[in-house]
Amino acid sequence: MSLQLYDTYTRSVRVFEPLRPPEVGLYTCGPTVYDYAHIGNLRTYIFEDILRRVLAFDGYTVKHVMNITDVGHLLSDGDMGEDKIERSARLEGKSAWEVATYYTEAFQRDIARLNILEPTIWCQATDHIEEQIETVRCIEEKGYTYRTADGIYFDTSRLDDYGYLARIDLEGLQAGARVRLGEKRNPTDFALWKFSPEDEKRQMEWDSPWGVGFPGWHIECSAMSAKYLGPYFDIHCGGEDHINVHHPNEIAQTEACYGTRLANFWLHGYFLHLDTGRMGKSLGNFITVEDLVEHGYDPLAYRYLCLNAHYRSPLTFNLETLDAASRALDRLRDLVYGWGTPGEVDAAWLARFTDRIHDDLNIPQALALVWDIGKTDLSAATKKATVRAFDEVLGLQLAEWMPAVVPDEVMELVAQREAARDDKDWVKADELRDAIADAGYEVRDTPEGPLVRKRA
RNA sequence: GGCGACGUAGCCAAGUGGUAAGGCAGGGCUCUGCAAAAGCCUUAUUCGUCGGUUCGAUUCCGACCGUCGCCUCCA
Repeated sequence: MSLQLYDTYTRSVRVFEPLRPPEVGLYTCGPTVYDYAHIGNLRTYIFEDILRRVLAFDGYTVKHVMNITDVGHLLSDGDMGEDKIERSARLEGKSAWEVATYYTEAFQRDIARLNILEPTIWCQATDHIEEQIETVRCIEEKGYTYRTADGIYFDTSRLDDYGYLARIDLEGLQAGARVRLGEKRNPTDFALWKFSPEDEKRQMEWDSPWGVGFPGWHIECSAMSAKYLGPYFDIHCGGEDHINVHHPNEIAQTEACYGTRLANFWLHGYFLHLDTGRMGKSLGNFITVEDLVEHGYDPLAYRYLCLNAHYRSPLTFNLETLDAASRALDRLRDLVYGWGTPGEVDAAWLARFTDRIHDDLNIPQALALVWDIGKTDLSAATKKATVRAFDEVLGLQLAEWMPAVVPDEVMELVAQREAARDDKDWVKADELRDAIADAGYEVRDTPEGPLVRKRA
């Protein structure tokens, strides 16, 4: 089976063919760096990482571009409200630039801890102001813009198929109570360029043909993806929340300027839910990677948890599921470690694995194969090599994992205990096991002798 | 008000028009000085409820109940 992916644009599973093989252009909407990323955000980046690894597994050269939104994301009320970055700067007593740098670095640290591959190209919105102005100018020249008191807006009524990605029903939207028009001509119109408020000096603002201000949130993706991947490329990803607003707007901009629908495939990752509902930065109920580490969890246990569910299904998070994932990962690592030196990959098992990841990234089933192959009577060397190949996609570092080095003083206790056991001095042997446990290790007696492991 | 998703064992979660992956937890056995770990076995006659289509539905259709998301910044 060749790679098939669910495309939100067509609402169907389609065979993936690169536009310009062997290269695949992949654009993934990145973070807005006004706060730490939470593990819900990171679920989407894990999904995108899996996608990227599958493409690489298939032999494609992936050119992966991720933006860093460091300006222009407003707090509320559509195109009104305070800029999130500037707000954090005010609250934290830092400059907007310092805030952006700080949270960008935190994000990069977090994805590294989850073994998410870095994009080929990082691009920051504030490094591409010129490109964004050019894109707005292009849209303006084609006649899709109008000016209001606070900015340059995109007139979505000029596009016949505006919102096709979301199957937006304009009449339905207008019937809704939550839409506020202001000076906008249509509820779906959005800002391309915002003017700085007259009564305050923004930290982040630039000159433009329309006046001093800053770019609207959506324009950076159209401008930067065109710069690095061209106006029509293979795959564009984001969270499910982007299906309704952000991505239709990106498509509208690119369609107006270049006449393309931006990307051949549109993939969206679904949310992580708490028992009480979604996790949101603005809801204040979020958990970070740092929180997990502080509670003694390996970040990869969270990655394992995410791999257990399909990317297009909501995933429920709570401590019980995290503990289950953590335990499963520990067992798996120990199991794979015990297989020793890798031999030859088993072609039949690799083919089964490939079919599953090709089936719209059915990672839960692919992961189940790791457990299944472990129960076969294939040689340990074959299992090890095959699982190592699987892990190119799973990214759980199964084959790399090594037990923690046991300190000499603990090994000394183990030796003393062995001596006591030889003497059948069970009382002393049990005391020594307690001492080993106090040191943070556990000893397992096997036919081959004692095995020492750091206690979980 | 509009659009959409989901509801599968104690928990997380795959999946299929022909009778339910995997993990965690639980139970049993083996092993063991005792343990721990591990291995083996086991755990849903059943997939929210009620109808319909069908030889047959958890899987398709409809209604209903429930949970949730988006429509406003949002992964």
